[in-house]
Amino acid sequence: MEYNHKEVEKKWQDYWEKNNSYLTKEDSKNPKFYVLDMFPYPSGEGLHVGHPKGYVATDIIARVKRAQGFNVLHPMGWDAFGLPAENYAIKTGVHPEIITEKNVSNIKRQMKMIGLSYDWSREINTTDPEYYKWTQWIFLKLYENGLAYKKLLPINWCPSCKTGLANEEVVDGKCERCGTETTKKDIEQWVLKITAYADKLLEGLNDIDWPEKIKEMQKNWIGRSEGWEIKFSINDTKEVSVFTTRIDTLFGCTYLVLAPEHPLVNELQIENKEEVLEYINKAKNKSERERISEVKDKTGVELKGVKVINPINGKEIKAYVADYVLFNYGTGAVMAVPAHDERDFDFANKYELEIIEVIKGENKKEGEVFIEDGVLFNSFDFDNLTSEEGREKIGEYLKKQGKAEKKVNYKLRDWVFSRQRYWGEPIPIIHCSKCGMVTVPENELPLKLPYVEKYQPTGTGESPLAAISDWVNVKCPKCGGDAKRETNTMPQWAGSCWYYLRFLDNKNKEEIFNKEIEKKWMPVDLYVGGAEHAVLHLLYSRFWHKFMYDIGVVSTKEPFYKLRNIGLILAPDGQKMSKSKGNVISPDVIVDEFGADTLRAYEMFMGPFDQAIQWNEQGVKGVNRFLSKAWDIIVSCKDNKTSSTEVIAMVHKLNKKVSDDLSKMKFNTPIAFFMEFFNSISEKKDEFGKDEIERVLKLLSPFTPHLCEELWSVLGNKNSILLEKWPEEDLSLIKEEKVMMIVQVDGKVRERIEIEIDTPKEEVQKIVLSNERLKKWIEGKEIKEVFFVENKLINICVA
RNA sequence: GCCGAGGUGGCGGAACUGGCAGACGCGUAUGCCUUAGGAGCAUAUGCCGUAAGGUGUGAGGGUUCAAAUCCCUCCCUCGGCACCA
Repeated sequence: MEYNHKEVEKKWQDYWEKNNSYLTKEDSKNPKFYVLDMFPYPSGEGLHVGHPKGYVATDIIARVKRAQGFNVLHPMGWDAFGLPAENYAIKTGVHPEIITEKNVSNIKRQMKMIGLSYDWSREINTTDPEYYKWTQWIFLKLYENGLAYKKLLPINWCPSCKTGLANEEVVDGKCERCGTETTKKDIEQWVLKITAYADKLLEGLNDIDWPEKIKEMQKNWIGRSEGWEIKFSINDTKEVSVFTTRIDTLFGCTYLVLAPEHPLVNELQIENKEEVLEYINKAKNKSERERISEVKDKTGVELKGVKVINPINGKEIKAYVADYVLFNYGTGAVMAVPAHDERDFDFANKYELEIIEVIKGENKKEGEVFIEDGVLFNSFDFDNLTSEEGREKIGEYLKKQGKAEKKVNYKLRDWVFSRQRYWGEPIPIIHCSKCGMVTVPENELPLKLPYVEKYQPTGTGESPLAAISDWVNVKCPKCGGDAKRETNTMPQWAGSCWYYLRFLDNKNKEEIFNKEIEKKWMPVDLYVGGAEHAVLHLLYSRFWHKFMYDIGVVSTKEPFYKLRNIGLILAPDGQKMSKSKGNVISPDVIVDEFGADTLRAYEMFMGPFDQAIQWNEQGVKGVNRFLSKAWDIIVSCKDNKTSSTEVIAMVHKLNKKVSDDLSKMKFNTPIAFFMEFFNSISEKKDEFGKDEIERVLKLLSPFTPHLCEELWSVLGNKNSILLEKWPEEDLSLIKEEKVMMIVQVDGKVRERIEIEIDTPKEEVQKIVLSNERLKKWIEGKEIKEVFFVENKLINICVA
């Protein structure tokens, strides 16, 4: 009986489909388990072998949990708005909607081909008006709660995609999507006030089981720092505020620096105004990359004739404009303490500015800047205080005079939320000349994306929607007068901010989802996806979720309780798989040649789940060999009635190891255990009986469901193996009577002996000392000490 | 520079709470089978050594009867952040 993967896999996939085997029951009384994959963008290339790795892992978990009696929710959907479909549409003239549909059906075919156990009745698509209706609804809630506002501000602009971008979408000064260098552009933008949730987003990290790496990335991105805001007087008439975390170094402040964009520069009387304006202009025209690459070389211009007073000692100091000070952090102005800050030190050296040391410490090295905390000196009444005390005392001292205030600053910026592109959710806002901004009434949602012939981005800062006059021109819902629709669309991240919630109740027409259902299923128990979304999707969706929690829409503070990252599958050449490099391996090819079960088992066996590993065709063959070996063995044993006690012990041991490792999200070692098991059982085929065969099949079935279903029926079972309970090992059957004991002399392994289990130390020692082979090492020497670990090891020290 | 993860055979990787390092797979070698093999099966396989034995988990030191595992110093690789005051 040869295993024919094509026939068998088709047979069972049809069976599962016909029997609705993976439907989640809403009325189940069993405890819930929500296991979710990051839903894909339905690209035209379909899946490559890297994509299923995460899907297979969650599929295994879902199958085990079902067998363990959980009511499992395991859905899948499509994150289908975004640039690729739109760009393709521009090139070919085929509407993005049609392309999306085509791509979805291809990827769905691939997912079914791999045997993934999704509940397809819950499928969602972010471009479906019945879905984005609620994305727009959430936007309106954000707007009503003052968390969405429109503002003119210099934003990151991608000249190739012709749209504004969020900070999170600019990587190394380049557009995250297309790699083009971004520029700055002043456009009126919709912005979401994610900064209002900075502290909540930080605190929430303590309550969730996420990889440390992702938590750290989010913490750094939010970048909370505590310090003081201090007012310096300028020219006796004006004031400028600076933010500092090191108010303890205030006596060492020898100049003040304004960012080029600082508005005060225009207001001040400056003797060398022309020179200053020229510098500012040059700084503004620098691209993000130029600015980054010039970090070492700090430039600036003195504001001549401007007098600044250090509030702590009344000392007059100079003022500069320099682009090493960022306008969008803190107050856009900085007090410079060259003795205790590297940047200020570099700048002061270049422009020969005064350097006054005010902090001393043990680690201070000659000729280097001392940036650590230490003890204050040159600081009058505050001398001999520690930095920490100094901060408190100096801060409070200035606070009493109204010159300083405690302040918390964040690196996190508000989320630039509008895109000047076609293929996204329309923002449901109407601009009325009388009433100002008016929301589209909820009962008019969804505000459908109009069908257009031309999707080309305009590059003018307006979206293509602006050209559709019969869509743009509307009556104001408030006053009935002439008004215009907002023509910007939402970014591609909008739909993915809340999709995990719509799976719970995806056909609900009345509300975003039923509250009771939400309470029952949330939070997501296990969320699996790539780490590249650390400060994009994973931050944005936490923000929306926390907002929805605050307005009573959801019942949990966090959306995803446990997160695990997938390690990439690299091409055999060690590079990332990509169409342009021509190194993509399609699952279609692997499944055709070896079958879905081989693909699944190999992807799990490759190595640790969260680690990047190269694809190796030989490895696929190895796993395939193992599966046919397992098939042959079980087929040849199918009529065996009972097992030997030894085989029973082996099977229960296997059971324990597989269960233990799966609970730790380890998938490579269980496969290895199965291989080991079948290697040993091949010599004991006669002792491998029905009950044990069935137990092994139940354990293996989450990994290779088709093969196991088939063998299950070969054994004469009429029902699907999916209905079987996950087996629990019986530890009493594993207990062995004899064990191998390691015998060491002076810590070196010299012999191994078989003894009765639980033999006491004295007896083992007696056996060991009479052992012929060990005499060589012990004879004539004095035994100093004997260490004994029960059932494991005895170490005789003679040295 | 800062943060995070990691460094084990020719390769991917195992190793519980400190207790046989190298499970499992790939590759390689030899043999069998075959008209043939980039198929299948069997055996071997960390390194040095004919062997006894020695040696070995990035480097060096330490703790311990015993260290891949714990501690200290350093090096390297990958990922992220990066003028954030």
